[in-house]
Amino acid sequence: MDPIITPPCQLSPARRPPSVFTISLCSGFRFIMSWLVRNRIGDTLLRLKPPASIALSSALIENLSTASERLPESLDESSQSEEIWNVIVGRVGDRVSEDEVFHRLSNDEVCNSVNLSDGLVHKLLHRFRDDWRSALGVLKWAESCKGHKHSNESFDMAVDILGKAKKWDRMKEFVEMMRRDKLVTLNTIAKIMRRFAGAGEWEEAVKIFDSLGGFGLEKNTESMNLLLDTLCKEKRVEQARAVLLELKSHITPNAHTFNIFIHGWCKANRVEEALWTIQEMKGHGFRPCVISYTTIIRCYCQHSDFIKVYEILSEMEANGSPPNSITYTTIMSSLNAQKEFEESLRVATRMKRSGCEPDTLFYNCLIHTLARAGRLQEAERVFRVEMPELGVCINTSTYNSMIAMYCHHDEEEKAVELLREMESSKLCDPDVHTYHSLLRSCFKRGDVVEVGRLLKEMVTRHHLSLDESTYTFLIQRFCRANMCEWAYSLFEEMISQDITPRHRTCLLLLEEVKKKHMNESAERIEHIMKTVKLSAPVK
DNA sequence: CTAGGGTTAG
Repeated sequence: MDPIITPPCQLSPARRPPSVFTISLCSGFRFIMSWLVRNRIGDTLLRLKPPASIALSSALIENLSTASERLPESLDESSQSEEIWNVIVGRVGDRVSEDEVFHRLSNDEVCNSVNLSDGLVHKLLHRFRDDWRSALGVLKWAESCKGHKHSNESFDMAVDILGKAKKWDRMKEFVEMMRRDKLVTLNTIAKIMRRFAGAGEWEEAVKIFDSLGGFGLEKNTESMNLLLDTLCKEKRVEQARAVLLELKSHITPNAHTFNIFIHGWCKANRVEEALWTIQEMKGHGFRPCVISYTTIIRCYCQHSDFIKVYEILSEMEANGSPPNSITYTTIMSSLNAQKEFEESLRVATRMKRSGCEPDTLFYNCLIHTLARAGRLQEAERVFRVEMPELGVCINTSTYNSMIAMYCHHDEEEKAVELLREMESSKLCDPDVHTYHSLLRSCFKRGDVVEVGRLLKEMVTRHHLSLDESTYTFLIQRFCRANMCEWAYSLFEEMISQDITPRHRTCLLLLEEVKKKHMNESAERIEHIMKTVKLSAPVK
């Protein structure tokens, strides 16, 4: 019945088939691919609407990973709660009205036998964060379930989802209902403000602040800072300044206030004003802190003005607001972006000498640096010895850095070994980045079968959904490998999930598809390019 | 309500 959910599979290294592109050219593969294209897997998927996490077509994966084996039962972690999740998400369907969602859920036996926890409601709202109709329908249904009382966070999430969709009237209506029930907190206000400002409606954000009293909330330093921070993060530092001047006589700024402005000026690329704010801060009797200086350092880093960076660093070390792990990590990341790995390592040494306590993000950066500097053994030592000894926890990114390092240096077995270690240690789960590195190295070796196997395990075992960058990457690589049928089916799938492709991706695919005289596909791509607003590459 | 990752090539 449900062709999407297939048991995960794994291949023992001994059974690995010959890794060559020629496999893709077997007539069987050709046949399957043309079938996939004919049947528009994307559209089929849209109708089936599985949870987003398992959206990649099972047919595609199944056929990509022909040489796979079944996993032992113990590794199949499909639990009861997961089944319930699948039922609910399946019942919600696809972008029907709020009331329709409510009715579907209310009339479903399984759904009504569920013991709703706050956690499940949160997960559901998160799942439908881009689909406000379904989100509100789910919320309404949850409310009607006996014994369930919404947490504040659930309400706030709903407000945030409506704001994200720019459904301002619905949002205001919803907030009004919350106001009547005295459910509006500063957290709710934060969501409203950030959504307004994010959509360029910063005047509305200011208005909400003005009306705080009506929600039973106070206009104080805390709520003012929230407004100022919102404006600054949206590059409206001038407006923030105007607001501060107006409020100054009623509300006193604190150290946070000044740091918010330092950040705001830096974001607007106006270091002079940021430095001037440091003086102003002193004038108000606040000592600039690590955060103040680190913000400025980051700004100089972005300008590659390392002379100034080291100047401030020395100043900090001398004048009693010593740099911390964040300060050093900021500098190192910036040097890494410039490929100055050796210099970056000197910063790490300087940090250790200063006695500053390293944290996870620092080590992640250090491992990345060592990897890029080609010092694999040192990276291994940091990962295996130094971090555990100092009790610094290892997270997904730490593993990702190590895995990326092995992949980059063609040590595929070690990379996969670490992936398995992640799975068994249960300390952290792999994410899309983990698979990104692994997939890249498969393409590099020309092992498309392994690509299929990894994709399958990614969606079935770890419930990861392909994001924009993964789709873009896969399409690009399949095109380059002269396998644009696969690229095209992924493209269709991407569209069906409302993920907008980049202009460049469309162009590349179009060119490849034309080369192969896939006229229907070419037309469809051209049509999509005309109708969909294409996103520009991220920087 | 104040500061920090990762992909990108032959």
